[in-house]
Amino acid sequence: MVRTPYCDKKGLKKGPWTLEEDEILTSYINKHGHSNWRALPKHAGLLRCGKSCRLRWINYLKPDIKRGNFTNEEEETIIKMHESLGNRWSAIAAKLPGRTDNEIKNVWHTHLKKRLLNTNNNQPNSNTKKRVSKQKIKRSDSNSSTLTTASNCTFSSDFSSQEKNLDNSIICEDSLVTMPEIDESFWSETVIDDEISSTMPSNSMTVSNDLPDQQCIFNNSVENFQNPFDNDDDGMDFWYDVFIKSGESTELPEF
DNA sequence: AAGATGTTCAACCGCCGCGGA
DNA sequence: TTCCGCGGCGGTTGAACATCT
Repeated sequence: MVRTPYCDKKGLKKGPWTLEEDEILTSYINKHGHSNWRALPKHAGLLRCGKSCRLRWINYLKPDIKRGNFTNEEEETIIKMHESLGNRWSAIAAKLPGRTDNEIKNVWHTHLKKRLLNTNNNQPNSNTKKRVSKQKIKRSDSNSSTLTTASNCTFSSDFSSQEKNLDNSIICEDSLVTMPEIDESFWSETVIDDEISSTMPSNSMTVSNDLPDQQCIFNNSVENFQNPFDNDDDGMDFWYDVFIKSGESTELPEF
């Protein structure tokens, strides 16, 4: 028996898939299934190898794929399963319906691994300046507690757990502080303006580079705080001041 | 304004186990 | 028993984009 090579790379396209290719692949699989990946691209009229088609389908086009941010529960599951299984991404993915091994692997490497490292060290990485990525915001679903518009803030500790609302924790002045569940409307970034502030939700805060020194709007009133934008490393001090100002020392206010 | 740097994630690569010939 | 293609898996890469300097 002589079989042709699985993936004859001559003339086959590589790189990102186009919308048209996606439609061709989806349409073909919906009609005929995917019993033979090697033969599929030929029959469907795609200039891709079967492996590439399979990957595209499994990781992106399958109808039951869940897109968007991982929930707390999903991330906790990943962490727990990784503890027992190691890098067996497909086994972990089997426990998370709608999530692919590739996606889980990516989340692990970009968020969870760093988070665990910092947790294990039990101290913030003072060299890490975590930025709030607009790219991330653009790609993500509207999970309620992601930082959405405080993009000018720079924090002196790793903020990834808060950013993903993993355990609602941040590190304030070397203390782990638990954040309450907050609504997206909490975060806003506008020039202070009486008209705007009067329409803000009562539990919201406004900070901006354009604010007068050491002021922000908190619960609809102007409060004096350290301006977080004077100095990168003072960012967390600012938030800590806000929390203290709310009347609690390390416990955060209910927003 | 522009180059440098960091982050994210889709896609590729190479290896492995299984099963058919 | 051996060979080899296929499907599946984990590791890695690189383009795109955001942010910093």
